Amino acid sequence: MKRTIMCGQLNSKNIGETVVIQGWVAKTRDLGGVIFIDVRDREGIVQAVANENLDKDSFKVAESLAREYVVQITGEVKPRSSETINKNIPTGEIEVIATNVVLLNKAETPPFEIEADIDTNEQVRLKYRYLDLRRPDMQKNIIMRHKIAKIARDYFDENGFLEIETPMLTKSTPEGARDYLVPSRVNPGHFYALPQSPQLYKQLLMLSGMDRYFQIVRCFRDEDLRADRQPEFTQMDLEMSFVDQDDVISINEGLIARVMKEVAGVEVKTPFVRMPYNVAMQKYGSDKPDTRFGMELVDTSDVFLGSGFKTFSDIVSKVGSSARAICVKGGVDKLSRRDLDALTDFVKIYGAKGMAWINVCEDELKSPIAKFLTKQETDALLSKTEAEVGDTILFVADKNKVVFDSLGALRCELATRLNLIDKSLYNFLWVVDFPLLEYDDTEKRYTAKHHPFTAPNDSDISLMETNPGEVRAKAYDIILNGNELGGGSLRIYNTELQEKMFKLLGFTTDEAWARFGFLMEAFKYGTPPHGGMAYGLDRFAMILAGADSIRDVIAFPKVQTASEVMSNAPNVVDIKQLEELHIKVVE
RNA sequence: GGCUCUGUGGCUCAGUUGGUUAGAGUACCGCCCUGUCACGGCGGGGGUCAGGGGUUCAAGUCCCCUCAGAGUCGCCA
Repeated sequence: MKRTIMCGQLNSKNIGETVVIQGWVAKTRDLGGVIFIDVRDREGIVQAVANENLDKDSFKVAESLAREYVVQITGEVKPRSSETINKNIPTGEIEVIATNVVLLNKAETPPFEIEADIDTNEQVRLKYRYLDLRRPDMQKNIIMRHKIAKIARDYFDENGFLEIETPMLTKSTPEGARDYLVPSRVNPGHFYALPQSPQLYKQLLMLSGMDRYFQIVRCFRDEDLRADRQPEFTQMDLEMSFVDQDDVISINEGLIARVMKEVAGVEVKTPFVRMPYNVAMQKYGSDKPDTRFGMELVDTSDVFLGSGFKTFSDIVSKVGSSARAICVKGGVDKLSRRDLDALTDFVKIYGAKGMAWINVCEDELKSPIAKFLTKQETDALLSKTEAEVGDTILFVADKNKVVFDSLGALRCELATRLNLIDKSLYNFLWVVDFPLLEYDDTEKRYTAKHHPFTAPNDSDISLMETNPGEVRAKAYDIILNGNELGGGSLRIYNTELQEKMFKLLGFTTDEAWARFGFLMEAFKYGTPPHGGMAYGLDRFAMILAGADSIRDVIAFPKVQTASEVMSNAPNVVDIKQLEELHIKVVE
């Protein structure tokens, strides 16, 4: 007998039908003469009933059932009497009166309950990930992830994109993240790199005339993990020919609107806000601002400049440094002295030396720094920060990077602590006009903010020679609730400009050609203007699932040491394997 | 590489200023029970207190090291 329907699909429309269900025993309630068996599959749970109607052999089987046994139950779908309807489950109006019960497989008692919302340690869940994935909330996440990918494929297909696979064994390019390397057996001493992204291949596909490309593709970066970073992760990657920034943005807004509607049931308004990078930094201290709450940064440098508060006035007199503030509404009551000390420790994580604060009380300002400031100066601070009685103003003064990093993070930390975030909001926005380059103090050279193939703004090209740090790029990131969902750019499509870019990054012509010669060579053969973008599918799924970690939307994720606790990868391999790969073992 | 947190039956936790035989809930096992859905009743088994070392008359508890996991800074073009 074959399965006729999934457990979770049964409802009152099936009343009177004889059905065959197959699944796992979620729970049994054995009352002696009648046994209730909750049978679970991917779609849900339904109650089967073994009672006097059942033949003796089947009843014996029913009595022997335990959690997670695999069963097949044949029976008639019957309505429950009104007093036994279970409103807690979707199938609660009906039950399957068993006429045959078959045990397909026994099971050990699982190490944790196979149900939603368990608080079992993640380490244990990951060790038995195959059981964790049997839990309804994990199944929901994985199904939702599938839906996002499915919608993307449909959407891209409808809009003329071709899904094209690019190689997994590629050439290592030391710019950017650390590569995962794969030794070549056939070429002793040579290594492939697993792709950090299909960047160069998709650009070459544009040159090939594929016009529009997309791929849902695994990417690899050998860097430390975070709650939202795994060493292997999935990009929804796309590239388009003969487009400008508006074209790329609008096609992606269409995709996002569709995903939000069909997966989250949320109508998002397009077009999304576009915020220049500089504005994002000034107002939010971040290039991925969370705009679900206020507490924007305010520049108070001019007030402190020349003031009696030497610590700050010295700092703000330096170029590239500033004193900025955020105003916490009602902070006087909400933040204790102990909280302020904790927040000071918090900003120190980001390199700040300390944090100054002013409590705006009814008749006076309570603050360790007020005594160094004139009335005129404190009035200016209050008016700039729009502080009112009861508010607390928090200040950090340092190099701009430290000020932005610490206050940007502090703003988010306070929003979480003080519960200021409306969780029902989905605030999408584009951050645009990124700088093309940023200066790396340790390497004493410019590095690409986005990547070396990103095109500079036409009007800024002349600055490349004179003031590289000021050059803006045709790059854009899509931000959702303070998370970088994805990003992209228009690309450089002529060899001379690409060479110029590499030069700025400190490559000699020879070095550039050694690494990226195939690309620059290709560019000579008629490259269309093109650009594209890539999303972190895991992050998108994480946010829509309401999860705190991308591990919750990845079937078999890795832990912080980049290992996999279920299979114990990575592992030590046979010396023979290493020898074949020409890798010498040093004892 | 740095900082912070966590580790006690299968799971989730309690365990006081160091002081009898380390407890609870749940899960598990046995018996009973014909309308339960957190079923119920009676009975039962289960602990290298992450590992190692130290202090002490005495360590789950204090100290040191190691291991494992989480968050985060650096890092992530």
